[in-house]
Amino acid sequence: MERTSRAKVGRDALLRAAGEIFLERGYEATGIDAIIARAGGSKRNIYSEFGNKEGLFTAIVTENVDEALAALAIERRGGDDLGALLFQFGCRLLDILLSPALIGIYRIVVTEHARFPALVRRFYEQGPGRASARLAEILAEARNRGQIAAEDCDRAADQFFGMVRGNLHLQVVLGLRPVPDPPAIRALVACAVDTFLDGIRANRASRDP
Amino acid sequence: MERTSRAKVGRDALLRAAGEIFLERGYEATGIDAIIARAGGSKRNIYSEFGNKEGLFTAIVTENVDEALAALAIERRGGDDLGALLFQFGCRLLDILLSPALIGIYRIVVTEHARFPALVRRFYEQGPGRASARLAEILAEARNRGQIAAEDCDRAADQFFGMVRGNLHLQVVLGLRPVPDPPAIRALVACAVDTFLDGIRANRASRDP
DNA sequence: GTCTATATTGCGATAGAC
DNA sequence: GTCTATCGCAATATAGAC
Repeated sequence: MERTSRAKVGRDALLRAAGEIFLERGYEATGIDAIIARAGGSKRNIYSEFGNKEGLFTAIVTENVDEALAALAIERRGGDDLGALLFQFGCRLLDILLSPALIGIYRIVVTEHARFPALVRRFYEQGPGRASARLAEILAEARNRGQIAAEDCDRAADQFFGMVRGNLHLQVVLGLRPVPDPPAIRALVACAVDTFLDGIRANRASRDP
Repeated sequence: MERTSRAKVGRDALLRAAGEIFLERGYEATGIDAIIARAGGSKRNIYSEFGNKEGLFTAIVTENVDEALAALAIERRGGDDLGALLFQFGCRLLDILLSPALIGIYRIVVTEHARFPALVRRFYEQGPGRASARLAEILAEARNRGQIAAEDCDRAADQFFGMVRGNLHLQVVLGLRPVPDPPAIRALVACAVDTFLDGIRANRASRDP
């Protein structure tokens, strides 16, 4: 127990340090020595733990993505208020998407997409793919309750996902602006929920012939 | 005139060839010699035209972005049908966002964001930024006509932009799927327009107390 | 510290425009 | 025929690898 716990701490520290270096320098420019220099430990350890440089890199991406996905779980208290549910989901989603770790992962996955196609696929499917699928489930339940009229919940989930992300995510990825503070995030998500549920058309009463 | 025309042809060929190589290998890994080998011409020419490697790279990004923005101009025939206007705008936008050239530009801008902060800012402001601003103008006009009830047209534009992009753009950027054919694009945009204008809530008549 | 790779520059030669 | 843009090669400089 003592050993595994100590090993786990070492593993996490290594992953964190290696993650930082990969994200700031890119895959190729990162040397194992630089990782050792920041994280401590020995080269021998990296290779017995992760096999090789690619294994280490893969572990960084997959563990960050899995962790992010786990953080997206929402409590379904009551569960009937779709607006509140979407608001909660949207806030979580944006927090995760804009977190330094995921912004870094995003950049490097875009950069290295050709070098690691399998890893990139896993990133997408376990990350945005599953997040969108969860949202689609929430929407499907709402449809079953008669709250929404969406033919295609997957597409609707994609739309909500996109609305929440907007251009903000890109701006942060490009380093053009800092992440907004939580109240601004909440306002943005609340606005997205409104548009998603009711649209922006005026004269609502006259909409139905 | 003949002279400038010949020069322009050469310049365009150079930009195209250099663009391909930069996009497939990245900035640092691309050598001037490799560009010459593909595009023909002489090294000296590149330097007299573009100053240096960075100038060439900058020209590639800015000219592609400017061209893309120009292609986004829409005809305002009639101009009163907001749904049709949004549909047209969304289709153009998606065509551009998913074009090989812009997907490549997107990847490299994300990759090199730290090396060329000024260029990246220009990319964003002249590209997604201006596109979103144009959309906001369209929405503001619609609001002036009483067609929509949006407090913040910039934010609404951002939402529509995001809905259209969805996760599709990311999937293409990551090389996980091919670009859908035009009918699929149109269906997707049409669906986005519907949600954007009217929302997905059921029982529309009972919405207003 | 050397050594290689490559961005950058210099200069005479050339080919097409007027 | 002159003029100018382009070309091809070779020299320089410099940053990073070993």
